[in-house]
Amino acid sequence: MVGSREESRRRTTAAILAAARTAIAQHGAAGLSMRAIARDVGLVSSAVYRYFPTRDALLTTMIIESYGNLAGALAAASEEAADWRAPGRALRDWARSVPHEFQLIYGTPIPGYRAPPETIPAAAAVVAPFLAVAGGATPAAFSGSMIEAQLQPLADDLPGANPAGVAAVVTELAALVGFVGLELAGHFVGVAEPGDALYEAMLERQVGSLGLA
Amino acid sequence: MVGSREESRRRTTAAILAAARTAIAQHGAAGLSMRAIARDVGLVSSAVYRYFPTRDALLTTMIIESYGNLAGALAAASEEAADWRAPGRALRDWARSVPHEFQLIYGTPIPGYRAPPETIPAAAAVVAPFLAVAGGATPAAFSGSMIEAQLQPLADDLPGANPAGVAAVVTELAALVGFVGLELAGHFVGVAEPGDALYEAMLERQVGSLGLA
DNA sequence: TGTACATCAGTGAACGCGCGTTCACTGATGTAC
DNA sequence: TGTACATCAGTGAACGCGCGTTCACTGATGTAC
Repeated sequence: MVGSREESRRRTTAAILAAARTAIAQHGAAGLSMRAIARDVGLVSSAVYRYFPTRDALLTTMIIESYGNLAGALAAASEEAADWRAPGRALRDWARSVPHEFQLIYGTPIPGYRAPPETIPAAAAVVAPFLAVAGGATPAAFSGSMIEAQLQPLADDLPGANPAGVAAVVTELAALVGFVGLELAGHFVGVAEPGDALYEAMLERQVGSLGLA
Repeated sequence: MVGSREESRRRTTAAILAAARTAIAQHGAAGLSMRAIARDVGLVSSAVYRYFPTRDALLTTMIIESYGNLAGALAAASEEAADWRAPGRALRDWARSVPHEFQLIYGTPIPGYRAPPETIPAAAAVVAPFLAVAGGATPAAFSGSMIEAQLQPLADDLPGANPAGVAAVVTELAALVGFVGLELAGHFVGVAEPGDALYEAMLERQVGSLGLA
């Protein structure tokens, strides 16, 4: 049967990735174990190496996939409403639905792991929906010459964007990531839980700061 | 010699904590190993248990110490200038000087570790300097009834504070933590590195949003 | 001051467990003639 | 269509290493009389 080998490879690869996601949810990315994955999938530990040559290669695939999943969720939300709030809400929703994937890409770096260059475009795809809606903003606080010098080359590559807008988008996205990260880690327990209202207020503040109101 | 036993206990405890800090800098908090610490300090592995009954107890002590170190740095900065920017800058400076301590308290939660209640006041001490300077703000975006209901009890305990101000401070602090966390993780490489100008612009934006200009 | 006793820091062996990666191999699937 | 050969998924054993925690113990330090 032509293609059965190919098909089975696809299935096993998917099973390994699924097992790996379950594993990091329980033991963190640093505790990801090739042997535990093999056990889960029903393979002998060495067989996993037919699919991923090292543990780090498996991590890289997972990271790129997670960036892609998030970017997809954001793009879908942006399509429904050309608004800063739409991808903003989608970011938090996605993070809460797969918290370990969020931590994998935005959490503490994994000791001993160096992200290869392939992860860069995947990471950039997350920023794109936010830049599309606010890259052209000109908020006063970000209009310094230092920032212009740093971000002009990046803004030149984005139609309709300018350095101050890119700078503002980057910091506001960092703000959202910070909020969600602290919320997932339980820092808001006893302070503002659930964080829904606070997050909405933050989005409102951002819309104002970016001059999108 | 009276007190020599006490003194040696203090020294060994400090040596263990110092070795533990070095260890998490290299292998992350999840990889903290009692045996590695023992080796570093020059003890047999079981001896460490005379000082910390479990690995989790050691982690708790480290976490509380790190909150304390950060809170101290922020309070010192706030004393020199009663300004939002002073503790803001001190937060980033501290994080960059001891990145693993920052990740220990604000990074991805350590799998299998549950922070005990003793860590709560230590964590709160970090927020205090920011609340002191901006807890009385009344930014429009945070003046919803939902937020008021959630944060009124907390604001009541803080002289001069109001719910909208507390809400704004919490989200703006989350924004700073988010920025610094992403910067430490290398997410700004090739985008805005060094992040000095961007961080200053963000502080400027915050001062404006909080109505402290 | 001197002696008997209690405290406790540190030892070393052991328990039962985990890991990433390599290697020579078997046997099924796929391909070329 | 049938046969010879190549590919490659999966095996099982091995390498050399790590871990947290418990326990009975030795011997030095500190205390009470």
